[in-house]
Amino acid sequence: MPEQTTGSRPTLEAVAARAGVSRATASRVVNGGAGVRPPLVDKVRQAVEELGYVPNQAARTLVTRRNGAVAVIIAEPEFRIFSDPFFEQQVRGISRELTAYDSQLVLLWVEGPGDYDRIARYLGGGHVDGALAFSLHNDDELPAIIRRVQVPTVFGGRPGWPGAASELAVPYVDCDNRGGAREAVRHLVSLGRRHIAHIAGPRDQTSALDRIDGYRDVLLDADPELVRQGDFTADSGARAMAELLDRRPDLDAVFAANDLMASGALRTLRERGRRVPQDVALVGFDDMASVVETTDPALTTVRQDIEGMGRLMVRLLMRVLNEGEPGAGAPASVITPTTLVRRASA
Amino acid sequence: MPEQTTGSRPTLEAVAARAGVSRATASRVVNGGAGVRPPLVDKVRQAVEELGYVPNQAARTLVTRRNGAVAVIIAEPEFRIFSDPFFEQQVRGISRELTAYDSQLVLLWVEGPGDYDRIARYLGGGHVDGALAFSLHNDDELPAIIRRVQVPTVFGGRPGWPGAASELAVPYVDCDNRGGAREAVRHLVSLGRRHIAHIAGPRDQTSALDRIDGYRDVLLDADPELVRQGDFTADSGARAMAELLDRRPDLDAVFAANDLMASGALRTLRERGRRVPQDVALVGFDDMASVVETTDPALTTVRQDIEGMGRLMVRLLMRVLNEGEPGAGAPASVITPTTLVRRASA
DNA sequence: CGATCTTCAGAGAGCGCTCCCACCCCGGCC
DNA sequence: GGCCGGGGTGGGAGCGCTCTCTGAAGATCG
Repeated sequence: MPEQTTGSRPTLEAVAARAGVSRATASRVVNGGAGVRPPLVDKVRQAVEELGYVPNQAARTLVTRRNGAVAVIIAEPEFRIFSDPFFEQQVRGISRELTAYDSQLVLLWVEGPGDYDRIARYLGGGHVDGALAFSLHNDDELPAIIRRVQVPTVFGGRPGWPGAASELAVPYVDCDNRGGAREAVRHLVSLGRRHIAHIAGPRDQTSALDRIDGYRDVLLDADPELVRQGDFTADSGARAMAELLDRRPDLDAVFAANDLMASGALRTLRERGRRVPQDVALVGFDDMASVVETTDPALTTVRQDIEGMGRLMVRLLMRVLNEGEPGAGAPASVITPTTLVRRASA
Repeated sequence: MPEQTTGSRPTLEAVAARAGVSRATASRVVNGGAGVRPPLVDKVRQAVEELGYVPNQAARTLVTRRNGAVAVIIAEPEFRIFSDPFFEQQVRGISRELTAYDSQLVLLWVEGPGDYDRIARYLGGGHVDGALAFSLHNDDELPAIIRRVQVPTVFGGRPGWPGAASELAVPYVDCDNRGGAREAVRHLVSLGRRHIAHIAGPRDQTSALDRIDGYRDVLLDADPELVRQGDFTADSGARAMAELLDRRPDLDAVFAANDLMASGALRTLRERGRRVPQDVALVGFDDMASVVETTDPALTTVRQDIEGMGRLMVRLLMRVLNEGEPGAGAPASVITPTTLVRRASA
């Protein structure tokens, strides 16, 4: 490991000496200056300025046991989807909110199963005050690690196994997938559509499952033939659309579980000579700018505030951190609302 | 700032007591165990295991002045290009290499001019051993900050002003843009093409400038009309291609400064009824998988090892950190080779 | 067989900071 | 005018670790 080359930086001791006060007083000023008389405050401030003093974080952490850093854990398959603007936005939200709390973002990138050891060691090493983790699958090792090293954590997206949040005392932030889906389908119903199909996402993602549930909430007796599954990619959407048209040529509306699949469906619909929205109305989910604005017709979709969810994750984590010990159970998870954005496709 | 809720973790003292040795011996074992007799080593190891001991990084940093963390500074406009797989790959390379050095990646996200204060404070606060920064423009404040706080740094991409690296004693890692461009153009020449156009990138990026230079190296007396400028987006490539065809309908080859612009050019060529590669041969730059494999015909392009460049940045930084004081000037920057990948378009 | 050398373990001094506590000084009170 | 109280300040004890230095062994040699 490397050696710090920056020459010796001034210490609090030096500041105190220059200002003609004790180290304790200098410390008080540096940390806000409460309970120190104005003339002294000024003297210390000036000394800090002149010396270019910056507190040594390690020393501070050693005694306060807080280090002003939060880990963001990203598993490789997820990160690959950075091209999916989803993560970019969420991380941006997290980053922004963290600066408000004067905390830093430490990126923990999980490449494979072997990496979990490293992650566990890091999390357990007290390098960070807390952790933010994303959309876990059932078999993920992370929950076990989190329980073991007891690091305060907030999940992004509802974890994929029942009772996870309460069991682990780990809250999560997710958007109202089910409610959003309901709104999308109700909108199609209100348009007078009678045979509304659904292109669902992968079964191991709670967001996809919740969206199916929302669809079913509205269409209690929907023909199972009207639901096909994709994997959130455009191609899978195109394939699913083709199958749907083969099985139920009479369908007059489609709710796709994300925008990418909706764009694929749109392609198929055009190839098959169906006009959108006249013959088939189409609604997506996510309001992903790069997709939604480039389709023709522009896509009606369900918007979720992704950056806001990132910020919320941070705020929730900070609350966990501040409540601390008092036997406080898991703070409630947060479900953010969605809004239907009407464009040309439905 | 938050409070650490994890209960008190075992200290080295506790490990030493349990193993029946002194704190010093326990420390030696934890740090590799050199110079300690095997039976004692085992005893300490066992104690560590039983207690679940993890060294307190803050305490360690306090005395060693090394903290095993490196900042990656990403400015907003660049990060927006996370959708551009370029950054994803580079950050992945950095992340991978850092784990090899047992260092962590701290993401510093610059949102605007005001943020530089925060960055400077952080960098100056000794939170990280060094920093990695990307493709700076002339007016960037970062170099000034780096000089002021004296944090060891490595740039990704050649900085945009002359002598920057040597002035700042900051090395950089870049690919051989000029050589790669030369190879691309030579390839077109070897195909018997006589009127080879170039779609250049923005003038404020050194990579774009170097690629023009490479083009001119080969075609010393190229008609200026054969060079148009884009901004690295597909649309700009399409526009530039249209202008080129208007001005020089006789052109029979195009070298685009990146794959995205090449894909745009391809679109225009098809619209204008030019066959690729029969009528017009086309070469891109970057070998960006998502573009290169989806174009029709598949794109011949110049590959750069982006992940490798990320890793190289880390290795260079580690070298800077380890050399340390001995009046060592800036370590030499590294230019990585490029390779021409022949596909169908040229 | 004693003197010198070589290991290897332990004692102890900090690293730079925060925070508890003792102390001082001054105003207000009896 | 002595006493109490409280705001302000300084002293000093650590936080958990590394690392130098000392010293006790055992190994080697004349």
